[in-house]
Amino acid sequence: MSVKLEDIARETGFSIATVSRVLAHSDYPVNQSVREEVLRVAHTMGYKPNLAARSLRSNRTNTIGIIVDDVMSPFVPPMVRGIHDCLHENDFLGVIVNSDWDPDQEQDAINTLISRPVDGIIFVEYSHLVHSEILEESNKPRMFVHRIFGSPISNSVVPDDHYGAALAVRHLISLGHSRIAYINGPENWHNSRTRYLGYKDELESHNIALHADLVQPGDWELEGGYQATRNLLGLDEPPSAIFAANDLMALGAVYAIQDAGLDVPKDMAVVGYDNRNFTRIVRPKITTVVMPVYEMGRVATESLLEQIADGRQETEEIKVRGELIIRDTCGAGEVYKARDELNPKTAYRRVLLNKQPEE
Amino acid sequence: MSVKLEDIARETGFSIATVSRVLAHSDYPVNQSVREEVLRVAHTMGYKPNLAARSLRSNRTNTIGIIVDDVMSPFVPPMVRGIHDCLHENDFLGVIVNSDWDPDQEQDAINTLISRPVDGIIFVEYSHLVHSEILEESNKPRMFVHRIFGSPISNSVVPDDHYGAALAVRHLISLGHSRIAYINGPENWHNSRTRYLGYKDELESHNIALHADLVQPGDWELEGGYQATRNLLGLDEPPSAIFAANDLMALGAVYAIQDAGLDVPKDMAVVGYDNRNFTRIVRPKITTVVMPVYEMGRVATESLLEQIADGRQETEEIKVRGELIIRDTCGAGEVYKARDELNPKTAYRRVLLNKQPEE
DNA sequence: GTGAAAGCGCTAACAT
DNA sequence: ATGTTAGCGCTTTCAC
Repeated sequence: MSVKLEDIARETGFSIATVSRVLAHSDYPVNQSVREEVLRVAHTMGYKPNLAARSLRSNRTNTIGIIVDDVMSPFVPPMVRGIHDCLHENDFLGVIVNSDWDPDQEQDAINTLISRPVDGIIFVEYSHLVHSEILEESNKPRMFVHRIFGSPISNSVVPDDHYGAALAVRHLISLGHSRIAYINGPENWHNSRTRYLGYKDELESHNIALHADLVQPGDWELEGGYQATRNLLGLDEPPSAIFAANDLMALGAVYAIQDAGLDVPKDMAVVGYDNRNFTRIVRPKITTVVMPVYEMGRVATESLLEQIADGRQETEEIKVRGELIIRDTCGAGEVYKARDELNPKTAYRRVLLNKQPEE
Repeated sequence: MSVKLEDIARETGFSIATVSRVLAHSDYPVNQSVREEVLRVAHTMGYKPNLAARSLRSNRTNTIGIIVDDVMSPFVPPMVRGIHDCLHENDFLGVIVNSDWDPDQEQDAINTLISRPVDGIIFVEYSHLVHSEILEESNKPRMFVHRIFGSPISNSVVPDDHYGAALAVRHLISLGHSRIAYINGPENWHNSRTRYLGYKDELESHNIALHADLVQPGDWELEGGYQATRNLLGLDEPPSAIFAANDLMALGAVYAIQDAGLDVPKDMAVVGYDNRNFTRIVRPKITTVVMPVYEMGRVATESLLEQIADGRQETEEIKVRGELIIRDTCGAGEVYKARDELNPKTAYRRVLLNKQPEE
C-alpha cells in the first residue's frame, strides 16, 4: 500500500542503500544527479518514511515527550505552543502526558514516554522527580521549564522574576509612588521568593525604606489579594500603590479598593504579574508584567534539541525576561499603552528575551 | 541495555513467542503458571516493550493524532484534556499538531501524522479539509470535534447549542422576563445559528413574540457585545434581559449597561454562553451555559477508539449538552448558585452528558 | 560513490 | 498450549 524505499530503488534502478542515504541524510556524499533523480521519484511517488522502522533501526524518533501537570493550567497552553513551534521547525513532534500533580502519575508518564520511543523529555512546571532511576538510567536528554518548587537545577528554564518585579516597582516609583505595598504568593514557591526579592532590591536601589507592614502574604487567589488589601487599607498609613505577585491577587486588590469606596488608579495604583488573559478584559484593565511562557517553552525546546543532536549535556539554568505591560490600574495614562496587546500570540512573541548566565 | 523479550525468554526458559503472547495479548490462552512466571520476571527485570518494533510489525501504535488550530485557543485545552484522559485510560497517547487556521498547514499536519504511525486522527474545532485525498487514502479512523463551519458531517461531536440556548432563555423567562434580547455571533458559525434557533424556539414555546429589534448581530468580542447593547438600550422599549451568544459579548453587555448608569442584574439581567474562566472572576459574575468541551473531547475519543478497534465506521453526529450555571448577572439570587463552581475540572466533569441521535 | 546484507525487537503464521 | 521462524521498513557496517 504505502510506498517504501524498495519501490523507489526499483523505480530508479539504484540500491535501497543509496535511496536511504539520499532521503535520510541530506549530507551524505551522493552524486548530484543520483540525488536529484531519487528525490524526484520519491516526491512523485509520494514517499513517506515509516518512522517506526526508522526508529527501530536508529533509535531516533524525532518525537519528544512533554510531561505537564494539567494542560488546562493557565500557563501550560502557551508554553506548549512555544514548544510545539520549535519542534515543528525541526521536524519533531511532541506527546503530552498529564501527571495531575501526582508523583506516581509522573513516574507512570516517564515510563510511558521511555518505552514509547521519545528522544527527550520536557518537564513543565511542577516536577517532583528530579531523580527518577528509570529516567536516569534511560539517559534521555531532559529539560525542566518553570520548576516551581525545590532548589534550582541544571537544564532548566525559568522566568526572570527578579527582573520582572523590579520592572513593576520601578514603574510605580517613576509614577511618583514611594509607599508601595507588596502582596506575595505562598512562601514555598520560587516565584514568590524571587518576586519579593525584586521588589525589595528595587526599593532599596531607590533608597526607599522597606516597611514590613506593607508586605502582605497571599495565596495566588482572588480572595487572598482581597484580604491582603483590606489589611493594607486598614493601616494607619496605607500605601498609595500595590504590587501583587500575580494578576488574580491584583484583581482582588482592585475589588477591595473599590469596595472601600476608592478608585483605581486615582486613589490607589495596582500592578499585577503574569499577563493573564483576563487582565485585558476586566475593568479597569490591569497593568502587569509578562510571564514569558511562550518563550520559555521555545528556549527549553531549543536547548533540548541541541542536547539530542550533540548528546546529553548539563546546561546552566536559563532565565527569560518578560516586559511590563502598561494598562489602566497603574494610572500611567494613555501614552504608554502597549500597541498590540490585543493579540496574545504576538504579545508573547514580542517579549524581550535575554539569556543571562548570572546577575 | 534495555531488557527485551529475548531476555525474559532466556530467564524463564520459555520461548520468545510465549513471552510475547503473555505480555502483548492478555487474552491469549497460556497456562496460568507460565503466564504468572513470565509476568513476574518481566516485572522484576523492568521490561518495557519497544513500541517502535511492535508498531513496525503490527501496524498499530496506540497513538492518535490531534489536529488543532492553536493549543492556545480557549476551548482547546479542556477539550484536549478530555481526549487525553480517555486515551490514557486505554493506554493510548496523543500527538498534537497546530494548523493555525491554515489549510496548507492542516494538510502538512495530516501528512506528518500519517507517516508518523498514528492509529487515528481527531480534528479539533475548525477543519477545512473534510476531503483530503491522502487522508482518505490512508483510511485512518477520524473524528471531528466542534467543527465550526460547513455542513454537519458524520463522525463528529458538537455541542447541543439549541438545548443550551433554550436553557438560558427558559431561565430568564422563569425569572419573569418577557422582553429578552439576543446578541448573536457571526452568521457563518454553526454555534450562532443554532443558539439563535434555541432562543427563538424557546420564546415561541412560551408564546412570547419574537421582536426583530431585540435580536442584534455580534462578533463574539467584548466590543461587539458592548455596541449591540448600546443599540438595545437606545430602543423605545428596551429589553429587561439580554442573552448573549458568548461570555465575552455578555461581559460587553454588562459594561454597556453599567456605562448607561444602570445596574446588572437589578435593571437588566444578562446571561452568557460558554462558561469561560473569566465569568467567575468578573463583577458581577456571569450566569452562563457550559460549553461541554471536556466531555466533547472524551466522547469523540471513545468513538475514535471504537473505530480503531472495530474498523473504521461512519457514525451519526453526536450532540453533547452543557448545563446552566447560575451566578450574579441574571438576578436569580443566592439560592440557585452552583455548589462547586470554583473548580473548573470538576465543573466540566459534572456536566450533563446526553447523546441524542436526533431531536 | 554505490551496493549487499545484517539485523533493530517484535508479532503472527505455521508447526508441533 | 507452546515453539520455530519469517519478516515488518529502515539504517548502517562492510565490501568494492
